[in-house]
Amino acid sequence: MNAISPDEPGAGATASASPAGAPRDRRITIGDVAARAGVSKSAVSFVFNGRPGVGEGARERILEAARELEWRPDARARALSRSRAQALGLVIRREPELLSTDPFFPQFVAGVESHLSTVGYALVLQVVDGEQAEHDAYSRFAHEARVDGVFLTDLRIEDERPAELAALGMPCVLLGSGGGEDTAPIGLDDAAGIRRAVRHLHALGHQRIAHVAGADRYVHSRVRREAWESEVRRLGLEPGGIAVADFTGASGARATHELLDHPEPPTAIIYANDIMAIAGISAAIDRGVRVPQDLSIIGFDDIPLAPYIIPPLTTVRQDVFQWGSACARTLVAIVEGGEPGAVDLPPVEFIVRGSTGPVRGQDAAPEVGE
Amino acid sequence: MNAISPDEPGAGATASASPAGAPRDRRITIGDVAARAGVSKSAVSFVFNGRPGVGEGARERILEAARELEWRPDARARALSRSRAQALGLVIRREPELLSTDPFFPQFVAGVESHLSTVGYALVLQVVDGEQAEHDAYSRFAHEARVDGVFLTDLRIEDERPAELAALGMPCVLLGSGGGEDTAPIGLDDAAGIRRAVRHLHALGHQRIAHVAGADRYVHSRVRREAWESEVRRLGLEPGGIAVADFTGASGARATHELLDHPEPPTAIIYANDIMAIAGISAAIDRGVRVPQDLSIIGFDDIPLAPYIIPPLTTVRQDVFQWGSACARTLVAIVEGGEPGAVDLPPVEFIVRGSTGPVRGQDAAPEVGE
DNA sequence: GTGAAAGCGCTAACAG
DNA sequence: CTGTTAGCGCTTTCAC
Repeated sequence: MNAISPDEPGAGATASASPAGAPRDRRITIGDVAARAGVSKSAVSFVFNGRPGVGEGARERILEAARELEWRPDARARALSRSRAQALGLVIRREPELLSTDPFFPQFVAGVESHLSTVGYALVLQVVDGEQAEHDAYSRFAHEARVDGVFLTDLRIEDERPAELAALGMPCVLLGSGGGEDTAPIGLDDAAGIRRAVRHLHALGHQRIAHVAGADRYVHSRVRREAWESEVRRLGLEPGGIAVADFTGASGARATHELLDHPEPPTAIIYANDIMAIAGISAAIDRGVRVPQDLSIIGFDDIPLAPYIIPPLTTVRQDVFQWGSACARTLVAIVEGGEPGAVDLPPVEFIVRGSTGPVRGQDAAPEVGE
Repeated sequence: MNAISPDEPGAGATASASPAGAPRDRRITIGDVAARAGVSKSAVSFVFNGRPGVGEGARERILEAARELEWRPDARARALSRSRAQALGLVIRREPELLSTDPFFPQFVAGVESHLSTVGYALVLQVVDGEQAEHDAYSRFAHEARVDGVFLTDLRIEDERPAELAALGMPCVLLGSGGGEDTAPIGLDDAAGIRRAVRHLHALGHQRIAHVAGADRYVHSRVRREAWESEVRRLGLEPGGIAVADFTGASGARATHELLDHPEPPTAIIYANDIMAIAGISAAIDRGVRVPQDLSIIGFDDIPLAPYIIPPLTTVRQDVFQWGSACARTLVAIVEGGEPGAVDLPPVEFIVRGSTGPVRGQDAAPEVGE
């Protein structure tokens, strides 16, 4: 708890009153540790880099000296001499409104951290708001050598970033499905989640299943959309309408009205995220359409609020934390020149709550379950 | 699935195709720029650090050479020689559930970035999940000299972190009200928001106004709670009940039931955040209490989903982005040894939506005890 | 004005 | 196995 316990040797407020031979108010260096342990600097370096060549006795003394002096290798000096920043970068580009509701980003970061903290890497963040700014961010990361590798999120159709990063010599992992030729993405299976959703609705007797897609330029939007369409067709139905939105609540509401304005409106809608789905519920109720009696609604993400919506939201859950952790593991392996190793992500889950129900006035199969 | 690695030594995606005369595959350094511009390294350094002593002609040539070579000072080398990491740290400790719904964190980070990107600082993030981990994170930041200063969030009652950071010689800014003696906190006026909420309810005729507070150990929980209590009393009412929760939806629902189980239940509840308020609406409806007819509900944060809840949530909005930006500005000023300068944050806003309404039977029951 | 040289604290060859 | 030595790329005196 208390880092500055007075009985600890060398625990003067600042690193000034070092009990051992650390002369001044100067920063404690590897030299001080070496001196205190009676060895050379390289011996200390070797121990702290986990390489052989130091006797057990010396090793012990070094570790103890370091502990007493509260010394840790200076990340800056280490970075310089190893030409490695020991840091990874994440550039986030999001519209302001989405930033604060999107459950992805915080969870992903937490997952990334869960691995990075075990290997001593730091995560450098950059939040940008436009294409140019995003580009500059990567460029700076590379030219200033601030990070050793980056995570690439929200992959776009015909995304130029992988090629740009390759040109910069910056290793990266791609998040999500799709991607380039030489860079295999690490992603959860969005499509499987959507297919589950479609089948669930089909089992409830729905014939007109619509989809509110996310912004068109994203690969994950397209993946979800295609999964919806192909699964609907596979079940012998026609797509029940599509509307393109942009992941915000406002756009979800608008898309819902659009779909419901149709002469033959859908009896169920699958949204590309929970925010839009929740706004969709609100929009439906506003126009007198009851959920789930008249309209079934399915979201995507399972935000913590989903169970508390009225009606509670049926949705698809992804384990974003694990995803982040897997990406971090892979990226660290890459920048250290090792073998990435296979990543094994947990499957998406489908969470049935109250926003879906049997289709009303079913002219459909009466054998539908659930 | 995995990702690409430029692991071929020297080849692969390493940046090489230098447009101009950069000799080898080697990293471009200040020396290359100096040579190309026909000046000394120090001249280049001076230009890039905005100090006088370089002629206009030389200056031009240097800038152009750097542009052609796509050179930017190496952050690691610069950090080492200036003993400054040119980076700030943010340690986030949050329960997993809260992480993905809390609108604070992403917005704050975006605000911080909006300033840091203009001054060339990086933001280093650390997400931790316990007291010890949090402590270690700060300790590592300091001992490894990875960052020049840190943001301290979620200030706790009797928080030891300010003292610990001072002992580590790590500058910091405190977020939120309260705080220590030598470190002035930068915060939005939570209390004002709560007072507005209380007055709004009072104007609607509510007499029994309850509060669902956040975890007790946080300063901001206490600030909100005290604001609620004092404002209620100032208006001549008795506090209409309090329940302590922990900012999660589940706890908000539980607290709501607790309050409503009372023999004389409140007619309005003010929650310490939106998540709990939304869960509270759900809990109320579940037990047949209508919102806002039987119970008015007010949240705090104005998450983007708030307008899409049924009924739309009345809440308090803070400009967290500006807050982050102001904190960044202050912290940068501090680590650069300058004068922080006064921060001027926009006032909190009170957003009235559908979850609050006149107390029931107000006009029908004029004989309510005085 | 400009250029040479000495670090910043660490790592990693290389001798001893 | 241990100690010495030269960098990593930049900043910053200090002579010229």
